[in-house]
Amino acid sequence: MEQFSGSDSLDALISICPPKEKKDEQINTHGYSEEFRAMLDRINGEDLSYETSQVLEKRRRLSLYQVKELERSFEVENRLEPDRKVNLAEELGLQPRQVAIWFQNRRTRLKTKQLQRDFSLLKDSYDALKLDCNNLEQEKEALTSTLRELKEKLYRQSSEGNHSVEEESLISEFDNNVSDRRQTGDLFENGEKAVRVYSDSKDGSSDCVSNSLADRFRDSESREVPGKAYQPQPTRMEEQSTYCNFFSVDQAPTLHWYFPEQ
DNA sequence: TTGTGTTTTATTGCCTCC
DNA sequence: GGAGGCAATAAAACACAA
Repeated sequence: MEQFSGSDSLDALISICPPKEKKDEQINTHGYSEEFRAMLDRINGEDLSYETSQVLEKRRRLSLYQVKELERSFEVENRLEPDRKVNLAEELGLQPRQVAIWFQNRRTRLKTKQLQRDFSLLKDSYDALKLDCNNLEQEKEALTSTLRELKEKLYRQSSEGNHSVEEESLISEFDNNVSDRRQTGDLFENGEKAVRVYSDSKDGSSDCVSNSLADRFRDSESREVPGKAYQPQPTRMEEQSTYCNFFSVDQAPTLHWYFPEQ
């Protein structure tokens, strides 16, 4: 509980002995019991005619002028030094305790508003991130679907034992697909930061997925493995269940399903 | 007029600082 | 231990729709 002294003592006493709890006692013309009034007399030891008439009034809202002045003072400094409190109280015809309470409540309102603003900013940020995440999920699904189709075609063609010309066709189909999506902003719309794929070329340079894949195809053409026909393993690709696993910068794709001998 | 929700003023209890 | 701050809460005052 706050401790009170001097002119605050009467307010404090009122709070300790609220009039409503004296309903069953003899009530005087001010609405308070004789016992309660006598107690006030004993404590203050002086004429209470003015002070009690102020205190015993019903709660009133502060006037427009009082609120404006308090607001003005609050803007300068939202903490009250004792001297400033007394001066403000005298200036506005209030009890120093009323000024202190007003500042306390005002700080509470300020804090509440600030929290609401912070919450709003965080919510906006969350919504934007969620949207980005959804877009990336859609990109992932589209790319996975494209990849699956290409794998199926490749598997069919390799089963027929003739893949040199068709491979080139598939590479350009894949490249066109990626290129179209890039041009329409459907792919890499976040500046490629989230979907870059590093090639495992010897010089360590990075490249986008289309070029890397094309290089791999071209490498595979020049590669000669005597007595060993190329055997893709399409089912292993499904193990790359998440977008991040497949396209993140932290883990370059191994493409081991293309090159099982790797 | 009245019920209901919101705002403002004030109290209470706990905590920290000096 | 006193002074003052804060969170939670009460209660009066006010706004407003039905």
